[in-house]
Amino acid sequence: MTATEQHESKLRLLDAALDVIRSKGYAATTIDDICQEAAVTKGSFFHHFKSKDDLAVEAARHWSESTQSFFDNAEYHKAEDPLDRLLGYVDFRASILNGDAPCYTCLLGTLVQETYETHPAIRTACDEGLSAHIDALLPDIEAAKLRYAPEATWSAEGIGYFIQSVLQGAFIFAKVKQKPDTVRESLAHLRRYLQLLFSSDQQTAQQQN
Amino acid sequence: MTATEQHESKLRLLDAALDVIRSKGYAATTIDDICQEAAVTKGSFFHHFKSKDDLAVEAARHWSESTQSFFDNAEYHKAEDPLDRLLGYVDFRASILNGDAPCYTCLLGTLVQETYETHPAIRTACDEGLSAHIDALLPDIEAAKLRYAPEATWSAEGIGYFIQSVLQGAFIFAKVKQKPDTVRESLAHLRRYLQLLFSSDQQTAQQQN
DNA sequence: GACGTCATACCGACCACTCGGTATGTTTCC
DNA sequence: GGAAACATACCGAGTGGTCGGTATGACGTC
Repeated sequence: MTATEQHESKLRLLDAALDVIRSKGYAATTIDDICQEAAVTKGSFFHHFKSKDDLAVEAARHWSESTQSFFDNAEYHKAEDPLDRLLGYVDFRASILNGDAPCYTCLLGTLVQETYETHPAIRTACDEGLSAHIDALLPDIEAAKLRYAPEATWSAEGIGYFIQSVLQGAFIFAKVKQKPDTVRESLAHLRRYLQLLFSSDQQTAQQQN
Repeated sequence: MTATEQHESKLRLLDAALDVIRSKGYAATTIDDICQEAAVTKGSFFHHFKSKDDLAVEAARHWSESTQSFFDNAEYHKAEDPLDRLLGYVDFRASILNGDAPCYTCLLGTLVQETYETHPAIRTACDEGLSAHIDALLPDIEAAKLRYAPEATWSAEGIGYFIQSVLQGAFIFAKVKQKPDTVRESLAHLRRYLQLLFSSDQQTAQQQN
């Protein structure tokens, strides 16, 4: 069964979970919270999920699939130049910073903080989701490297992790400050770094590392 | 009463809270957990703290004070050049990535993720701690800017937030991957970016932004 | 009539917090 | 100096509410 043919109640529960967990955290959200948000009864919940932890794992996967198709359909893929596609990704991430933190923030980053030591299955699900998202960036990074910085010593994968780290960390500051301004500013720095990395006139700076 | 003259039991409870919350998250840690870790009774806990939330606020402050003096005493402050001091900070952060994630990870980043919407007092305490840590970096950033990039359009504060975002985000990946390797790699990218920002031969790249 | 999809009442473990106490100082006042 | 009065630190068995999970039955649909 693919994600698209989930039963409607189950889908509503999963979507509700994304919202509630992102705003209250995992441990603090109760099953009743999710049922209320989804307008579904508890009996229905336990018909579709074995346990709260089971929901978390499925919610993480649901999140990954939704965001994957969300980014797949974005415009920035159309650019011919791989560097433009990469910078387009960063710009796109900046452009979707609307509403409150729970709206634009990453479920997996939130979830894993609470569960990495105590809930191995959830940690694994978060790992898979985040890694898949990074993997989707790799072809563009590799292509841009081949074209603009073939001699560079850093790996495409390392760049992918760096990009995601900036995003995840910036989300924390969005929560602290209750506004996305610092996210935008950090993404501007990230964008500048990528431009510098892929501009040919700075190979000298690489030697210092 | 200053922080240094806390009663021993209270100090043990605060230190235990730092450990337990960083490994299990805030909502999932019970007061009994903390008492056991601190080898202190529950009665003693409620003698020193009004509530669990009260502990969280005090733990955040305790964390800020401890880390502040920890960084204050580090060697990198001795460098003459402000840029060296800044890069020294980054290197120092990389050098303390030992043990498991709960050991080197930031309490405030973990705490705020769970509480920013539901516990205003805790969110504020996290904000104050993180802001104070960034403020401590500002003089060096400003001095480095004055010396190496006086024309730059970015602000020192923005750099401070960017540095902390990279760190906080990298910690999330340390938890996902259960090892600090990606943190080190991201810090290497951060270091390279700072070097590029403060090298005189890239003012042209600034105009693209 | 059997299966999938719920709805409702309920259970019991857990957990933040209370409360009546003890033990050990410390101050006050004659 | 010493007794009374008070303060601080601590103890740990409750308690009341919450929450994950269960039991049982109803309703439709094939």
